[in-house]
Amino acid sequence: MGTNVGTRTGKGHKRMPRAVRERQMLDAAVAAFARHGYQSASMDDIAEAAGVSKPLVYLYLKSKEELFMACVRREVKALVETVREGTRERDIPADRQLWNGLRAFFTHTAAHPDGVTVLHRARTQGEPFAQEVVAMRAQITDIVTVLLAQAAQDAGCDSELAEREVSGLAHALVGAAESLAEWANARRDDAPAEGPSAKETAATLMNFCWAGLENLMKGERWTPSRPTSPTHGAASP
Amino acid sequence: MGTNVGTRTGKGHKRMPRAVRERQMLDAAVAAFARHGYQSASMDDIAEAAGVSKPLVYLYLKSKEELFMACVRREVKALVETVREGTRERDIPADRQLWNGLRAFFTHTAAHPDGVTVLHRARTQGEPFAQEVVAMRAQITDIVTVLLAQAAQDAGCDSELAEREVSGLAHALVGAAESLAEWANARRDDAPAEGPSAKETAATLMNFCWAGLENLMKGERWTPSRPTSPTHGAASP
Amino acid sequence: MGTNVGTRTGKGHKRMPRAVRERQMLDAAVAAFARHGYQSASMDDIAEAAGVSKPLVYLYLKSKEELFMACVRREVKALVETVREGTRERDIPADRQLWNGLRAFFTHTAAHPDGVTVLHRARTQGEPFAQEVVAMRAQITDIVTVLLAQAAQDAGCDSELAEREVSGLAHALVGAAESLAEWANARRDDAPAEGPSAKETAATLMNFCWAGLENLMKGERWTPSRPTSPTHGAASP
Amino acid sequence: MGTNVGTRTGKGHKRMPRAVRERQMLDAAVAAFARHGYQSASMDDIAEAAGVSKPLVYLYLKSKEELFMACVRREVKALVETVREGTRERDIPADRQLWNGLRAFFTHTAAHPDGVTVLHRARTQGEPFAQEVVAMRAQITDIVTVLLAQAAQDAGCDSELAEREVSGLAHALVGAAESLAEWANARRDDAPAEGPSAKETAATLMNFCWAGLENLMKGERWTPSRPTSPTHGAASP
DNA sequence: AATGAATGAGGATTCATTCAT
DNA sequence: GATGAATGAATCCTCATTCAT
Repeated sequence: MGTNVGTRTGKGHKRMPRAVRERQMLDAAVAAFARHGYQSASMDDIAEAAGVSKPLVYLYLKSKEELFMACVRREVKALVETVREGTRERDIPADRQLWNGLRAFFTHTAAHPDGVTVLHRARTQGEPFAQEVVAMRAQITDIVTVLLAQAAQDAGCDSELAEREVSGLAHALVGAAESLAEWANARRDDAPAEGPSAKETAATLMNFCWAGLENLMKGERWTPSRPTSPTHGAASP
Repeated sequence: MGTNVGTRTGKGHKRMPRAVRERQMLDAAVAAFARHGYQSASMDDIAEAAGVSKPLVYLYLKSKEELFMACVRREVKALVETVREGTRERDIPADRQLWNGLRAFFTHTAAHPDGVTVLHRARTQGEPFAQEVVAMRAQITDIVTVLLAQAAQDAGCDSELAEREVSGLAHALVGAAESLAEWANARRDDAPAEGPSAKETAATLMNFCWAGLENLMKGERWTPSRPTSPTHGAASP
Repeated sequence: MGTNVGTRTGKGHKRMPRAVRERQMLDAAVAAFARHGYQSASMDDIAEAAGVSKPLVYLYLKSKEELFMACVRREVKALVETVREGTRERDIPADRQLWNGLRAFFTHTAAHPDGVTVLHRARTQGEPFAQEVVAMRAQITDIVTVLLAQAAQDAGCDSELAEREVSGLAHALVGAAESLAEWANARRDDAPAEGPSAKETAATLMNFCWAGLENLMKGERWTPSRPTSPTHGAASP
Repeated sequence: MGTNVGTRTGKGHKRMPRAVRERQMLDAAVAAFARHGYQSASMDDIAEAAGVSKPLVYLYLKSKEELFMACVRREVKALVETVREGTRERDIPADRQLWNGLRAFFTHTAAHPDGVTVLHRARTQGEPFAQEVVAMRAQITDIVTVLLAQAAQDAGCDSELAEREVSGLAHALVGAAESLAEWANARRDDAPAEGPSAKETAATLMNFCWAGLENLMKGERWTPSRPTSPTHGAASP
């Protein structure tokens, strides 16, 4: 925990174009922030991990705050683009689109666990950062909302599905997805071989929610007052 | 802002039984950790908020780490007990039991936002703390698992529902619940009057998942290979 | 210039009442700021010179800025009080009063060269500090202004001496006094034994200015257009 | 703000003769040192203000210390030359010569406020720099001393005026002049239109001191032991 | 039972200065 | 002649932690 002298992996000022160095710094920073959190990650450690001296980090990224922000923005952008890419196909059934999107999402989160963790941490790090994640969530929620609307239309019964309700559901789904991604990653950390694949995780979530969503589309709701539960699906003639 | 400090009896050298002082400290600490995070909350601030001097905090709680751990344990215990209490009634349909449990859960999270935040933060604070939250999750997941098993039994079709799968679903549900709780609390912070009640939040979650769970109980799964989606539930007679 | 470990004059946390420690710190700070200037004096050095650890300095004095401000204020107060004390006697001729004030001033500046230097430095250290010195100057200038007015009255010819002009002269006198004080102190630093005494310095200044002031009181001015100079005093009957 | 940077020819790799570049750097440096002080002015800022890159500054001026020294020397030279020029006329009365010198002095200080400020700052910046200003003062003091001697001779009464005393008076006068220059410049900064002209400032100083100096030439001194004051000049026949 | 006094260790940030091109 | 890339060394400041009372 004390000295940070000897490690020196091959440093000693290798000249490199600014863009490259900047990427290295962001990589190191994302890793550090993911592992230790915003407060605990030290600029010393980040600089050393990036293979540069601290002043260079400050020269390029201004301050710890801006460095963190740069990380957050990079990861936000990457994740959103991935999901957008995954749901580009528009003329297939909504559930297939959702399925594609979820697979893209879980593939990305599996491939970039540190990035995901950084986004997660950003949410509890005060206005400027949380704001960024809120904006990201809004973007993804929008994508999902469109999908749900399309599903409702496909189902023919766009009757009374209030826009606000759709948005709420979209939130729930996104939240669940984030939650699952974390869970899946944690699993993988504990037992790398055994962790669920992106496909499996996506399937779990689809199974978990699609039937419920469909029912809601049809105007069927679960309420505490219904007599018993396990038969309602068939009981409606 | 939901302060839970106010006990402040007048400070000075007011002699007080250890238990009381300790509670004051934990209250102050939970509030501080919730608001600023583990790293940023300072022992100075906590001591001052608790109305005692720093050395006393150290005398009773040993170190910042142990103080945080004490907070986490207290909040874990409270939350688990609440949920257990909520699902004590055993001879009613499983969905009603789940409904009761969720209501208890969301009521508690609404009443103790700082406690919830602390638990949330603990998850990213390194092994000893994260471990505690994992254990809590396991306890709650167990409760849910039992419920799901009972539901399957009630439905008569306990066919092929692998224990591992049930556990996965329970995890998904718990994750979704946590996610929703956060969302609901955030809402309440932004627009106190308008935030959803615990009942509404619980209903949202039931709507979101119950139909899906039921289908799974019956062995029906969503798969990417099915022809189209919106009609499968009712269309297959 | 580098390590600041070994010196340790007898430190090792001796318990002392806050007031005492605070005074020690201010003493050390005044010395350091005088010797190296605001920017260059390091908190490390000041703390070590005061025989305490840096955190204690911060605990008591908040920041480098506030520490400097505390020094400035202390020295301002001391100097102003000294001058006020020196000119307390009111029913003696104005020149005697001025003489007394100047002696008090030069005695003080000779006894507290560091304090004087700090005040001098404060003037170039940005608004908050310069302001403080400006205020001090105003206080002293006021004292002098009153004296000059009294002198004019004593002389019977209070004719056309505009208030603004008196104030200008007072400024010039105060400026000259400051300048002389510095010069005297510098002398003393170079050749301690030989430096002028406070009395001598005060006499020099009186000689330098009193005749001129007197003439001004009488409405006689030096102007570039007068034919020759050395005889004007007697030549105008 | 009195910028004197504007030369900026377009930056880039504009090849320029060394002398020109050096002048630009010195201009920028003088402005920076005047505004922020030796410690706080950063080489980055100076280089940028000069429109060159930092390494070039180092190539030409070696180090911050030498850069500052170069500034000081340049400003010293300019000021001394100005005063020397102002007092070149030798066969006019001494007071006229002094008057001319003061006018030159105050004109210069009004025209080059940054230079003056740099000299002022140099006095508190440690031996090598302070030394330079002391030397300058000595040169100017010498000029004044010669003038005073001439005045004494003119007055016919070169009786007992010790050389040391003349030197002391010269110092006082130079100090007063510096002080007034600063005061005048500060005035001009606060209310540009209203600040005193160089002529006015010079007149103020002449009024302030000439009568006193004349008396001293004549061997008349102010002493604390004289009975009363306001009438001594004329009353003692 | 409770605290005022004190500190070691480290963290963010900046600066003067130098290579390699 | 001129610079983009890079760094060692300090500086201000904070914090968890402990004595002596």
